[in-house]
Amino acid sequence: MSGINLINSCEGCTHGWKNFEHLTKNELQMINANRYEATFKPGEVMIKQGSPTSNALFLASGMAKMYIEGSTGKNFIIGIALPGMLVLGPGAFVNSRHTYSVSAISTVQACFIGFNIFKQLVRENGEFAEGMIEDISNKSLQAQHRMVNLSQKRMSGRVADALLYFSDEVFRSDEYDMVFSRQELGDMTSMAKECVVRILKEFEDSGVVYSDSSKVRILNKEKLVQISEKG
Amino acid sequence: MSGINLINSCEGCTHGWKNFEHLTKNELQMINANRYEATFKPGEVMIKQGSPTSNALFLASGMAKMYIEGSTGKNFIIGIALPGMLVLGPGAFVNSRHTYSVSAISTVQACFIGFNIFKQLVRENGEFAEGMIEDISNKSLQAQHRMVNLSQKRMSGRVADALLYFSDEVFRSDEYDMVFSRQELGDMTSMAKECVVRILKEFEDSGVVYSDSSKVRILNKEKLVQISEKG
DNA sequence: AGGTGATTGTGATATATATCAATTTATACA
DNA sequence: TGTATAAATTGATATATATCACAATCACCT
Repeated sequence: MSGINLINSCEGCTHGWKNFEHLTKNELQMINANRYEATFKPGEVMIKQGSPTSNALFLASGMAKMYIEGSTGKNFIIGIALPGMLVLGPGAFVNSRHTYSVSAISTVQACFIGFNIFKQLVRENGEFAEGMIEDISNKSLQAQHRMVNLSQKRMSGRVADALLYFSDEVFRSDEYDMVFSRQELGDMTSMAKECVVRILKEFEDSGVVYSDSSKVRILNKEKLVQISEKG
Repeated sequence: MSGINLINSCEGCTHGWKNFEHLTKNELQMINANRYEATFKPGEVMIKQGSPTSNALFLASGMAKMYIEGSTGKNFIIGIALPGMLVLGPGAFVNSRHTYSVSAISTVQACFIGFNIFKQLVRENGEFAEGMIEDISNKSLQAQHRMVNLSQKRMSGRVADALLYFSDEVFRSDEYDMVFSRQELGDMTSMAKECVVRILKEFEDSGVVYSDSSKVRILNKEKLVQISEKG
């Protein structure tokens, strides 16, 4: 973490959050004035669950893992944070605490922006408020889907969901680097790492997905979607 | 469902949503003008998953069940809607669709309020917008907790969670009517109805909770919380 | 290049949970 | 009040998933 700002200004930032488009030049400058940058190495914790939500987080580059540390000591991986995303848990507006931890997967260049600014802008700028609501609603919707999927699908369906998540939401490609270990895939799909290995082997045997510990290639997406849907 | 309004006005309504306190007299009158009432009998569907979110729902009296109809045909019960709650899924601000169904448990007197008003008020009234965000965040937070609990706890922990939910959030008492069937308790905890029966019997044998099909009495709350926490 | 530790992979086994079939109990209703 | 229907319960069994123990492979370090 160095204190030097590498990014000149939020104005014209190509990794910006969509909702910043609703801000005036002045408001954007206010954001910019309350922004500080940091660089993280792979594995470093960027946000710790339970800590005060003094800042919202944006990635300028790289990828990060969002995860809940459960009461039993087991982690639950929510997903991957990418540039363009507002990284801010629902706790911010409820109890001012981060509801999950975030740690860098690759080298991450990040911007932290004081959370008070967000509160202020919500009150002052109606379009921004609406965008904020859309963002939170979207995340809530995802959580709801996830909840149902995890509790009603069997292992193969859940692994299929995870692989499709990377393909559709993260890498936008049928072939991608597997940034998670088998253990982490298990933390994402709520299963033991050994079971992840076995299901991936099944997928490979049936020609649906090729995968090794560092790469995934979806060979038959239609069938993978089928597996996801039928549970 | 009769077309006659039994409630005179939102002003001074004692079942009102907390966030309505942030509205001016005029705004409240606007809400009131876009409100219509309906009465539902037990079992009747009040909101159907997938239908357009043309209205938000409030209960003036009674209780309703919120549930997601999963792709496999199984239901997933989210919880119970009560007077004072805004009943509106996260889909409203995302794809304008209800993300879950709602059906009456007891006789329900309900108010429907046009959703467009909410959108308008979010833009025009900053405090209302903030209250809206708090509400959605709260629900998102609950969904997140639920997700982790369902995927990391074993059956007894999940049943304990459900019993504590009724006790702490719904009835605010250690003794309450069980409004759900064993099947519905299963839909809430993601387990088979037979297993619900067995776990409840275990609780009874160990003196933690007495229950029959219509009543629940928590005898040892401390121990029940322990069961919930240890999974 | 070799050693060290972590990750992955595999088979055997244990456990948790679901399903099935049958019986009893409660509930509705004509 | 009896009868039809649904719900709760129970035991036996099947299935899904987790755990354990171990071998193989990979990654990293000096």
